[in-house]
Amino acid sequence: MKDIKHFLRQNSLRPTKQRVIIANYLFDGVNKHVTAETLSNKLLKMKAGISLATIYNTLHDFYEKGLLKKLMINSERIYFDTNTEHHHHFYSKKDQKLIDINVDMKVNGIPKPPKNKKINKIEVLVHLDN
Amino acid sequence: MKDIKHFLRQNSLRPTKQRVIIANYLFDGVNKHVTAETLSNKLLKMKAGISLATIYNTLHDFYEKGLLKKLMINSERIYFDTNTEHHHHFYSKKDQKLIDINVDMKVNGIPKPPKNKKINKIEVLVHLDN
DNA sequence: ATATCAGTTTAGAATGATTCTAATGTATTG
DNA sequence: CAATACATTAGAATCATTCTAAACTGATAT
Repeated sequence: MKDIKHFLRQNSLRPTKQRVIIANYLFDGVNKHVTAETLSNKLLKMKAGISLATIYNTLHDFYEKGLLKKLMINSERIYFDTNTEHHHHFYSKKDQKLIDINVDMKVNGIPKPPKNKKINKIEVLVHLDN
Repeated sequence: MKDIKHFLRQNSLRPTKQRVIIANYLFDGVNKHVTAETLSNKLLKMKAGISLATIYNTLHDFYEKGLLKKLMINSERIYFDTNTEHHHHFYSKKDQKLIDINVDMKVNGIPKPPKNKKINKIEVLVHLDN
């Protein structure tokens, strides 16, 4: 991504040093799945010196602006996905790793939702192992 | 369920007072989705006087024996499902409520899993709202 | 029955991810 | 460049869950 500062401003986010570093990493064109922890590790390697609190704040700020998707895969941590298009996932518990499924999948036979409720979105998680 | 003690023994679980109470509630024939918290509240109402630690232990013991399914729906708590058959769910975030989908659903168009991995199970979560 | 002992329960401490607090720093606006 | 609204931060707080280790109880052998 070329002009991260402009990109952040477009999304009503002040382009602070920390946000620029994080956005540059997250939105480099390669879709990623990160947790606060994995992002923190990556930033440590880059010697970015960004506090954990800011990492959490930034992930949530980006999420609020629709730049990230939140994935509830397991109860140990929250995953954020830079691919905000509707899509599904493979998940390997063993490797604690998510893989995007970017092809169209159809779910047939969904029953009627309960009264006064409507379907918001359908999430398919394909569990892998070995 | 008629003979809970026998049922527990069959599953290599000692039928302690606490387990009998919890199993009687969980396996009464009506499928349930519980968290440690909702189960604790229910037991408090019954004045069962079972400690939180035991509730956690028991849920895990039952899970280990395959009597419960674990559902990873959100990162705030772990859901246990008394329906251990393969099935899917509606989920209303607003109501923090899960509803079983017991009809057969087919997911078409699943791509090949990565090398050396095979598909273990497919989980469909239908998010509701309003 | 009763003693024995492995398996259970429990209160309270520990853990670990996340959120909060409130003090300090910084981007933006005029 | 001064004012101020918004951000960052270290460390404390929170909350679900797990751990600890002491007290208890169901099963088994006598």
